[in-house]
Amino acid sequence: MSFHQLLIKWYEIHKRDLPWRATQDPYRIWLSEVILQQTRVNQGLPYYENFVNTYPTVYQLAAAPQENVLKLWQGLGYYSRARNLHMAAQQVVDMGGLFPDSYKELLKLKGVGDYTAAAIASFAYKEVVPVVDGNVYRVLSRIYGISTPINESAGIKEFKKLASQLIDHNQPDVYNQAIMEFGALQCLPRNPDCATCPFSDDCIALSDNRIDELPVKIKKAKVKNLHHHYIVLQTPQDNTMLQERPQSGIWAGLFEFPFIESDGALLSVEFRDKLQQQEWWSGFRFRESVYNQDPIIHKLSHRKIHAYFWIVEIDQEIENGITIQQAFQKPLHILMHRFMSSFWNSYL
DNA sequence: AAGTCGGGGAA
DNA sequence: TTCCCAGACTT
Repeated sequence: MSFHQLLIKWYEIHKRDLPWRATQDPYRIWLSEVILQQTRVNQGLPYYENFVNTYPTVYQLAAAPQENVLKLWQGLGYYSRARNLHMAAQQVVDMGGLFPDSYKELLKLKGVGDYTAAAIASFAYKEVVPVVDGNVYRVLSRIYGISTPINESAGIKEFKKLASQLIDHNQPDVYNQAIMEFGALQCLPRNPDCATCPFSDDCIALSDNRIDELPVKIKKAKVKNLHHHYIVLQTPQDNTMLQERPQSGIWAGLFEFPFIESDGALLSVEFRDKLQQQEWWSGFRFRESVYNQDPIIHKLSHRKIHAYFWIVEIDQEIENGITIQQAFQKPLHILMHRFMSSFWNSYL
């Protein structure tokens, strides 16, 4: 049997019942693919349901305020995906609401790169174009014993070429689903189930005992330490203050308390001094107390954030104050959401 | 070609 | 702890 025949045979037996596999609607397929970028199926599933229910068509998504879209995306990470999703919806509406129907045209949508364009083109239109995601790199590198690094241009080209040779021209959609499902369920990153694998007779990594070495990935990222001293403002009427993060960079467009950045922990006197230097600070009388003496560590791919929350009580109301209930309505990153939940659930 | 962008699950 | 997930964008 050929590669794709073995693969699809395995798939028909083991495939999961996933909602985006039950539709041909390019809008829903696109939604699922963007949500699933760098995200596990189980984590993305509830978000997919929420988006489909809240925005059944691309028109409703396009018309929504960005803040609402970010709120729905809250907790999923990589928030530029949400903002690009929103922009792409508006692109589609500008094109008359008709989804691009080819790999080449799909690539023009914001947030749609090589993988996602191939996925939509094959799933919705049966275009013969292979998906190459993390699963595909792993499966092919092992079965074919390829040790070219998958995160350098040479490797990306090599795997894409191989994938385009292996794809089933009669059912590219099923083939693409199958190879990813195979990577997700059988050919796992660690402890793959080689004993029951249909490719165990052909797999070069298995015969060479190199399962644990493939695929090869060059690691580069260095983690940078940041120290955030969040200012939890409290007015006499229990209002507080949030600010929106810039539209680029980490947590773009999300809301959080204003904060002071430093090189490490701060003494109260140092915090008070820096607080009064904030441009928005207008000579309030206040008293402060640090909520957590030891920093709360929040780790991201390239950042390690040491967070301190300082409760700052002032004796007057502020112009841009919001209630605690309103604060919870804003799109928040997980660090904020966790603090607010624990702090205000015990405080209220 | 390298850096940036989250959060969670699994071992 | 470490790795990696249905990657894309910016510089």
